[in-house]
Amino acid sequence: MQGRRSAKPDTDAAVKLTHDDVMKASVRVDADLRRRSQLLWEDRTRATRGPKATLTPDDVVQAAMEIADDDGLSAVTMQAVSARVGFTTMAVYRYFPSKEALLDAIVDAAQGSPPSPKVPRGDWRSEVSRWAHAKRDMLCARPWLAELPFVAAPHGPNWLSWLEALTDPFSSLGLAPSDIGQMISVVDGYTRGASDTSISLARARARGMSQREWAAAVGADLGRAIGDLRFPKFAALLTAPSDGESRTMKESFDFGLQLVLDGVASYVEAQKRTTPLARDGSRKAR
Amino acid sequence: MQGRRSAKPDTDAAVKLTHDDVMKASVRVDADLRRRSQLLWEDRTRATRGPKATLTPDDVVQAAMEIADDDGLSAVTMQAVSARVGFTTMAVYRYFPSKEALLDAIVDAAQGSPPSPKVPRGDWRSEVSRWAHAKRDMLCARPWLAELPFVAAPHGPNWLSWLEALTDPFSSLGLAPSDIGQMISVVDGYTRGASDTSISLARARARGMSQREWAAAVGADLGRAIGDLRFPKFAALLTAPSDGESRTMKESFDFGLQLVLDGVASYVEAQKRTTPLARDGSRKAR
DNA sequence: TGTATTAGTGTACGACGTACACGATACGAG
DNA sequence: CTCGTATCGTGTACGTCGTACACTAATACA
Repeated sequence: MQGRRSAKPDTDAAVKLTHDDVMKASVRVDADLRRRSQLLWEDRTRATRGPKATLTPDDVVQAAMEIADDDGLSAVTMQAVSARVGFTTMAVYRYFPSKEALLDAIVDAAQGSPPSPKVPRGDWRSEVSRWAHAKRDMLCARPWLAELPFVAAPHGPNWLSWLEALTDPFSSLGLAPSDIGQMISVVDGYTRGASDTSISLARARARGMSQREWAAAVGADLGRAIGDLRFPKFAALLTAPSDGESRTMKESFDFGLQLVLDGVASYVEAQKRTTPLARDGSRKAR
Repeated sequence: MQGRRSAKPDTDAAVKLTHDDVMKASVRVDADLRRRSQLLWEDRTRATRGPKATLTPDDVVQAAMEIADDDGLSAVTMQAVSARVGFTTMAVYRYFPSKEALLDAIVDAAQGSPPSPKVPRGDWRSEVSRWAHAKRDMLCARPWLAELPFVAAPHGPNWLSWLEALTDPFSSLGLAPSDIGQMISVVDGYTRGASDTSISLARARARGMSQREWAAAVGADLGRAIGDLRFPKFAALLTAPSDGESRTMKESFDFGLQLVLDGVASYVEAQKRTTPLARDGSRKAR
């Protein structure tokens, strides 16, 4: 039935990539990746010699994002981008050496900035909630982002900004560094994964489908479980009488988020108890 | 800096898509989507009239998956697939009306079957853990799956099988149907989201990169935070002295999973306490 | 025995990414 | 001031991709 091929061993040996490894990172990075990454960070200082460029790389990125917002990611072609900025196709290559590099830049730019912390800094839990909701909103606002394997793309400044904003509320709880990394990946993991259905809806919306139509399409697929002997439990779920309780997608996301944060909180509390001199202890959340 | 465009309202009105909506789903589904979905489910009964087909649709899907496994998703072209099965390019169109439809089939096939429950059925928590790890393994074994927006694709039988397998351990805990749906989406959301870095590694691996090289590339990007005033907390994380504690990626995934399940468990317990006779739907969300 | 239907082929076309050569432009060294 | 040189944008061209369409050969039913 399904492929029995390959199944890469996935040895899953200890990948630390924390601390030490990061420091010696500059050694052996693939030249192409390094170049792509550089394009996201380097200063883009104006050239000295030839004619002055009429555009900035940002203008190009901007145009490309507008196209993606309007007509989806597949509409982002080099020809469309160049037409939008008013030049020949090949002109774009003066700003980005390849479409891939342009997409890297788009991915980073599209993420925008994370929410800045509230003026009277809330407790860690409410700050993390704000972060998660903001990230979900960002992903839904640009559903085409999900069509790019953007965890794999080079990480630009905006990407790091989001990480920084999530690190912040965890950094004064007295957790070990590796535990902070854990908390970050739990929250970020849930946030990205649990946003997917909303993103799917947002994408359908962007293609002109109404919310009702989308629900009908998804429902039609899920509904195939009903009456199919292979999916008894799930079918039972679908056919169960609706119990007044029905959440919007946002509420549903938040519900799950609070469960996750319950788990996080109990770990944080346990750590505090284990390491009583928590440097900055303080209020207990929730 | 970044786009201020569009920002689709994301009204987020109550999307139920549970129960009632699913039932009346057959009404208004986009013709194209319906066709694509049908191709995943219909019986593919042999035709009566013309010459007999030398292949089955499954053969084609198989060939395409092998190509993806070997050389990545971008190597899956209609020409490559047809060459692999030994026919002209256009012959593939006798089995799938478009590349998109073929990809739908690939996405479903690639997911394979979920793990069957242990012979002496474990408690819900260990069953759910098994499910999550299996799903992560599946995603890592075929990292190119993540390059397709596969939440958006039509849902085929394998997709439903995974859902069924996750529904099962939750279905005898006395939870309200809508709550079961919640638990499913929490666990599945975390699982998919938290698998992303491992998937990224797996993809790099498939492209011939060593684990060390991948870590170096990622580390090089993250390392830019060090010394950059915009990312103080995150940089502190990176430069913190390594505290013996270092987890493999699998361990790290499991650590987060257990936190999530702690949250889930506490909700389940609370519900049990609220509704001692575990039959009936209950309320009390959040 | 036709006759309608289907499997695979061959050709062709438009869209796409991008290599390459060219002329126009503008700064800096003589 | 002038000329060399690095750069910006253009024009053209090529290879690859998805797929429409017309054709042939094979098959089963009327």
